[in-house]
Amino acid sequence: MHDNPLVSKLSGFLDLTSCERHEIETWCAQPKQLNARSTLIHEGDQTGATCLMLSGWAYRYKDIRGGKRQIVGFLLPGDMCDLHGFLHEADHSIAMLSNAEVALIPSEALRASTEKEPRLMRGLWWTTLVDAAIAREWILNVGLRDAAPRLASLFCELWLRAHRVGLAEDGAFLAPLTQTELGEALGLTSVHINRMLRILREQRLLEFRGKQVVIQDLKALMEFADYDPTYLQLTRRL
Amino acid sequence: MHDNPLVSKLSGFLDLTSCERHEIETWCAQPKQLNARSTLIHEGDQTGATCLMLSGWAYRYKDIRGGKRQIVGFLLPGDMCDLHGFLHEADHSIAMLSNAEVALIPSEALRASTEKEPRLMRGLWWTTLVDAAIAREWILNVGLRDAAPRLASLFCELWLRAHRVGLAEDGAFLAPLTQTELGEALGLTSVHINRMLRILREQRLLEFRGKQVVIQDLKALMEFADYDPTYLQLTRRL
DNA sequence: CGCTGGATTGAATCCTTTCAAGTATAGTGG
DNA sequence: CCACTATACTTGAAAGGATTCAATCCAGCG
Repeated sequence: MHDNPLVSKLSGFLDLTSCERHEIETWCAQPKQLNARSTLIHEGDQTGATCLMLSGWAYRYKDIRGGKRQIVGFLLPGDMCDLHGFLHEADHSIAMLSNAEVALIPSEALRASTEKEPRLMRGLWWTTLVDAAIAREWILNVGLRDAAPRLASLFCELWLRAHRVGLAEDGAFLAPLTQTELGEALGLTSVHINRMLRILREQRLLEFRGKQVVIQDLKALMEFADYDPTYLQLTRRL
Repeated sequence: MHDNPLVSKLSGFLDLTSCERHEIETWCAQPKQLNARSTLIHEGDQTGATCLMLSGWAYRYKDIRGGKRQIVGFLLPGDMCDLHGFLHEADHSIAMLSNAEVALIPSEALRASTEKEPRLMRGLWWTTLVDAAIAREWILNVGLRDAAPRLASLFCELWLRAHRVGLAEDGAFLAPLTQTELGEALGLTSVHINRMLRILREQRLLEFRGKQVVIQDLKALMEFADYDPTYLQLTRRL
């Protein structure tokens, strides 16, 4: 496991040359420090940079008329905040869930690096494909699972993703989320999240208290949620 | 507008050189003919090829325990069926909604072309970003819109996407979908879709009869749905 | 020590589903 | 040309899961 989280994530897809690693490390030389709850990108922004999470958690969200909003994804270390600079206008906002370090990669630097190192471009493209696959799994989750398995499913994903970047030991990890945010991510109210958490607790599947997630029985939780992690592409190709 | 739908789609992002266009046209030389309802990719498949829709409509779906399934996206001409061959195992299935022509691009050919033409790789990467953005919008749609605006929202998207590839005139286009499939895409039952279609019809927003969609008042429909098309990245970047 | 944001619980309401039945439409074969 | 069948669409009534509204509890913090 390399100390740069993007490098370790990409190694699930290909082996980076030292040259390619060097490009990534150059991007990360001067990370920006962000506080919990600060917003990095606002819907509608035209940013000239792509960002990469180095530490901390963040989330993507979209606002809607009437003050409601939907969280459409979580960002963990190694995830790209997004490839705006590529897109002409941000279609969603990004905010921090915890204090975080973020590398800001100017569009031009990204373009230069990736045209110089096509394998690196393929690798980043691959991460975008995985991001899309995660989003599709969320559609399924919100679209047709009942509240309790829906919530269980999200925790399965978060555990696996946190585990991949070395942030989860056994069944325990820190998820800097409130019940309201869980609701906003799952299309449920915080009241209902609270009730579903009680059910998972009573079934001895999972505890979530004070940001600390303890999965007591991962196998049973995945069974309960009817969860299939294929979409995360965690196993090494080849 | 070029006759190859991927070429015209990519021209929303960059101007292709004749060389780049040639690569795409080579991929499309011998399209496969598929019948409505046939399945192109099954969840779990390990395909060595990426596919590209040349004509017809298709959809991506995921099965779940209990015989239910969720449609997680529609594919129109110019859309890539997916970049499996890149991913080691398909996390969802793809089936045709109508008779269709699909170009199958062997992974090695795709790799060779894109490493030879980095701008083309950037272009395809961009389409993946748009696909991810569409999936995120679906999360919002299913997660927090009520049934009627949710349905309206989907029709707005389909109209814009069909229009982009020259398949929609004025407010009318052909959407080869059943009410059951609309329900599977939106996380609703076909019974409820039926009732919501009646509401849209009564409000003089949209008619959907026999696969034919007639949007009577697009502006009002978008307003009704609280729809914002930014995520489709339809306007030319620079 | 009072304040604030988050968590918890109860009760009534509501949107969507489920179950059920009936209608329409298209394709098939006699 | 018309039964016959299959699939899709339509509508009603009852049931159910999640929301809404409201109140209380709790921990961290200035």
